Amino acid sequence: MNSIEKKVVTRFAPSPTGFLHIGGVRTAIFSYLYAKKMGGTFILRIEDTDKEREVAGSIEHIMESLRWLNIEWDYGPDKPGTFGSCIQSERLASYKKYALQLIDKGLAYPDPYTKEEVEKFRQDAEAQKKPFLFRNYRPETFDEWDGSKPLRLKVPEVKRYVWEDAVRGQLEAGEEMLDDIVLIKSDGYPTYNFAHIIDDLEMGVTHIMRADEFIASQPKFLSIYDALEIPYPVFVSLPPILRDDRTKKLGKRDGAKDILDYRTEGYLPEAMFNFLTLIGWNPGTEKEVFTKDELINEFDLHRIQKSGGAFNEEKLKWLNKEHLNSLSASKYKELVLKAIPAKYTGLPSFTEDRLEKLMPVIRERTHIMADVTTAFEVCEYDFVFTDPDVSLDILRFKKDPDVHSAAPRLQHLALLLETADFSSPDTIKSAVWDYAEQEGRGEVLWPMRVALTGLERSPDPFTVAYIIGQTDTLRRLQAAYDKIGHAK
RNA sequence: GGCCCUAUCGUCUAACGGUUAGGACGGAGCCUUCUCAAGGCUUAAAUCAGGGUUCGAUUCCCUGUAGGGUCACCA
Repeated sequence: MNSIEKKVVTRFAPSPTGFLHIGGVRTAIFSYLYAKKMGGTFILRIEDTDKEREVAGSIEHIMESLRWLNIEWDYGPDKPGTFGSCIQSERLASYKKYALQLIDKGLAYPDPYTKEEVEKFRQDAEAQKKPFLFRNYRPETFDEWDGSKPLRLKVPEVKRYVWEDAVRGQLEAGEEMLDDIVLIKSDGYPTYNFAHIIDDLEMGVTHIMRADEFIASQPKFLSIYDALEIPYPVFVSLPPILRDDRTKKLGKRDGAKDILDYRTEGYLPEAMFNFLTLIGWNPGTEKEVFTKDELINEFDLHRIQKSGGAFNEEKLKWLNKEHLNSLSASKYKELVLKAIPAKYTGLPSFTEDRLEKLMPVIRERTHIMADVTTAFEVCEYDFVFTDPDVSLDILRFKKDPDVHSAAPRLQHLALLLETADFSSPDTIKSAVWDYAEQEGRGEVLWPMRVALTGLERSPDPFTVAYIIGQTDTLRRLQAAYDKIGHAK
């Protein structure tokens, strides 16, 4: 075919055997990005031909994961196309149709042996230190296929295959990889090897992006294309995502998490999308923070890496903060509100005004949204809504350990702040600054901040005073002053 | 083991065969500072090894080494 503009069609084809992890999602992202970049179509196909391994609820879980990441599919389990369903178990008729074609051509035949017999062949071959090839046991004449036996391909030609991979360039593999592989299992379901080729054909898939672990099987796939006499799509082998220590591919067994766990932990889908795109691909520029639309625009098959990359959570955290920072004020506030523990929301001090003033403080101290919850839980922000119980020990400024010397300073601060302008942290600062300079900044500001927050470590006193307002500020200064007065 | 693939700072990565091998995360240091953050600046840190080809290899070729993948009625 020599159509000038063949519309790009890509697909992401997970099997419903559980959740989606980092690696799977990255494959989905690349497929999606390329389709969108080329103005093409992206298909979500469910490869549920192994009924043993299937896990109930997986399909919904996979769709939810992709939706979270804002990866939308043009066709999917919930949106069939003119080609029919996107769920393989609902496409059995198609596989049968092409299987019959191959039988007619004499290129497929039922396996006459029992499982045990085949297993014995395999062991014999192994004992002789030779690779097991079913085609060495191929029967002379083929029986009729009644569906009770596995249907095998008769390899059309045993030869060395050479093919193009958009990432690896020219690849080749020898005849030892070619065999009479099973096309349709004895349970009536097709194998991956066969089903994906039929589906890609019927769905018009132009580019197959998948993990590079499939490279080894490529000659088998190509022999099926040849037997069917159909053209090859473009093969795009994606490098693996490795474990942190780079020792092996990240997999479920090595603690690869459900992608939705990252949602629970408070990561932004935009950050995750951005981050995953940058493992195994880069734009060739020094820009690293991207929106989805920018990535669609920049994405390019030729800059996909050959070698595997490790998943580095530290960098994800950083990227998440970058994305957090670019959020609009209203969107940010919405997220923070979800993260604040419920025990605060009923408090009379939980006012719109306080919340609004608190936002920039949280924004500058937060990398992932879970940090907000954590901060409240360890009382880092408790002072915002609750008067602190100030401990005299903390109130004591290191360089002037006599807590009694803080009392007159608190008193003077209260005096200054009584008439101060509370319209911004800066105006509060200017009200007390001269005094602080004169007495010693630490000597004045430390007790002030501690009186307001009860914390050794917190945002600066001016910001705190601004958030809680004049009334509470004065009351807290007074409370601390009183406490010192009672101290021995 | 056979076959296949890969190899630049700790990590993600850049570099038409000619660069002081660049950027980012993380690290260290400094600045800012009442504290903790945030921010700014500075800095350490890499071409797996050995042979070729070439005036010149991170880049091309070979060998070795290391790592990974795959050899199912799993995908």
